[in-house]
Amino acid sequence: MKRTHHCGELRVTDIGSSVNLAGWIDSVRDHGGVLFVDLRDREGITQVVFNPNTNDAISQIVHHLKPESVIVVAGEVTARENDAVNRRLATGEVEVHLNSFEMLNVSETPPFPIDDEKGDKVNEDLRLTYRYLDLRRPKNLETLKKRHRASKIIRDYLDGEGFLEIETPILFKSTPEGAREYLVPSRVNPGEFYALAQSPQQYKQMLMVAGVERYFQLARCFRDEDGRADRQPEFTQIDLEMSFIDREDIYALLEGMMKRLWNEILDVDMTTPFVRMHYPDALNNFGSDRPDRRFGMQLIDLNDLFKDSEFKVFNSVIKGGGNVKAINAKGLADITEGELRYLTDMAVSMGAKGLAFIRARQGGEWKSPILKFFSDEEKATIQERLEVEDGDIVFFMAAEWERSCSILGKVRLESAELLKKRGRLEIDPNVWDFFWVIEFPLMVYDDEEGRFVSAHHPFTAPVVEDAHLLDEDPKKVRGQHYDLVLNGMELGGGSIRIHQPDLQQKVFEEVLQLPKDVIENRFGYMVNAFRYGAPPHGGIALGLDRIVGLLTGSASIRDVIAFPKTQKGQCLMSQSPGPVTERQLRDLHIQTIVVDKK
RNA sequence: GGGGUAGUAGCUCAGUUGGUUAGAGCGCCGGCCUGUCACGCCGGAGGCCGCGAGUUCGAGUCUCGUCUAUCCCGCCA
Repeated sequence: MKRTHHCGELRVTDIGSSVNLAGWIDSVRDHGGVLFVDLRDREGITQVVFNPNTNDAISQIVHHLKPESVIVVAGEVTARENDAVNRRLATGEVEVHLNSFEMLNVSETPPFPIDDEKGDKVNEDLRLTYRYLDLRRPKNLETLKKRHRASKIIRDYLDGEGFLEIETPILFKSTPEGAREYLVPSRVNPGEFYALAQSPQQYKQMLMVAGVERYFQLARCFRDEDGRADRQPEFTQIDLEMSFIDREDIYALLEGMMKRLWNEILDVDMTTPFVRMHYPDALNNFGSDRPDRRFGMQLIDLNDLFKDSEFKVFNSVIKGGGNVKAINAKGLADITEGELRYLTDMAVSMGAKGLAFIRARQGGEWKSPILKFFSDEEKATIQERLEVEDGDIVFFMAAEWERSCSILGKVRLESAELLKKRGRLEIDPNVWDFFWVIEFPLMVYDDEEGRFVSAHHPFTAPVVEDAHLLDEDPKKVRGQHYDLVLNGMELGGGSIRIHQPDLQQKVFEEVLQLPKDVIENRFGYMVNAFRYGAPPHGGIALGLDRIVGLLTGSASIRDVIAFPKTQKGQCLMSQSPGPVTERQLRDLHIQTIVVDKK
């Protein structure tokens, strides 16, 4: 008995026809003489009416139907009486009166409710252990469908723009400059290892040298770093690269892609081009390279005010080349001791000496341990610049510029969370604040390494007019790098690449000060390739999981990945990773040592 | 590597100041019921209170450790 329709399909126009439906028993309502089964498949639910008394064979089992069992039914589409119509169901004006049915598979009682509302509350580790049941919930199947649609829109869009979809190797070699990698031992090359690709970066640049001109891939990437709500050990990037272009071409291409995605999936019409924000401004005003601009509370500079202040903690930092900034967490004066301690601990863990604050109580009274150090003029200026009103709390941060910004930026985000919890800050879920962050420094000085390291990666081209500074003052060189940010989340980033072999060699050798043999070993083939007519090129990589997460309103990208891993990188369903046999290890020339934690 | 939160019935949770036999709703099992769609009614079963120590006459409750999940910092060229 094959299905003729799916469970979301039947309408009043089908009344009178004989149909077969197949699916899972969503629920059973047994009234003794009549029995209703909601039959569910991936497209929807249809009510099937059983009359146990009409058939002895059916009546035997019909009172013991187990939810989630798989059945196929044959019956007739019938109109529902007026008061029996279910408006909440797409098929709610009709029902199928059963003629016969076949039990295809009896289900055990599931370990948790297969139900959108109740299922949402179930512990995630249990749902991940039984992910095949969790995915049955309509909401999760809908997410998978949306992800499919997003991928298809992206493919169609890039195809229309002349891109070729090309697969690059996942088994690559180790490039220890970047993220920690998953290593794969080579059986036929004893003692040597592949690394799973963190990104197709080097291969896609080689495709440009090869003359592909426009490449893209929905690329699986692997990073052995600790998890977060928006990070998984394996994830998917929309990876693309183009030849003979500049930054503006990338902006326009990506703006078109985002516009189409948001339009076709959410029916939202977005304005392009997106705003471009300079990295120093992002950090200075929001304390982040991916600011959430959907609420205020910007960072305010107070250097001029405190440079000659009585308050030594502030003026000494300024005299030492540092920076004093503040934010006004509007309406958060009733912060609890516990919350304040949490903010302070967080600031300290990020390198702050402490977290100074002033509470503005009702009636214009200010409370703060540091208030006694401030002159009346200083208080007045603070009040004016930070627009302090009763019920506000102002946080101060004195540290070296970058640090003071980023710590206060984190305090800003946490304060926003506390305000949301109190119902005093609401962010419109329909706001989509896309923008580019540009003008990043090409490299930053790494105190631990004692040398410059690439801010993003060593293939990023310097801004043309800054190139001469590479020798004199590398930290002043801006890179032709760009990040796409949406609602405080980094969707992805890219750059115009270096395509001149000499410049690339110079960056490796003189600026990053990598040893010659390391350069030769890791990047020799790239520099060499650039000697054979490498076109100017650039590209970008975007997190597909994050994009789908935003399109579906998911709290974590785990929700938009069919089989995600836990924070420790495990798949609870298949129990991976797991041990291997001695024989396998021998074949791979691997010995393991279990180190006792103590 | 560090900080926070959580772990009690299959699921979601309650459990007071440490005190008798650890509760509820849903689910499950049995029975009744011909128009439900969170069906209804009657009855029943179901507990290593994450695990291990400790304090105590007595621990779900207090202390320490540990495991798991999660959020964050570090990390993520």
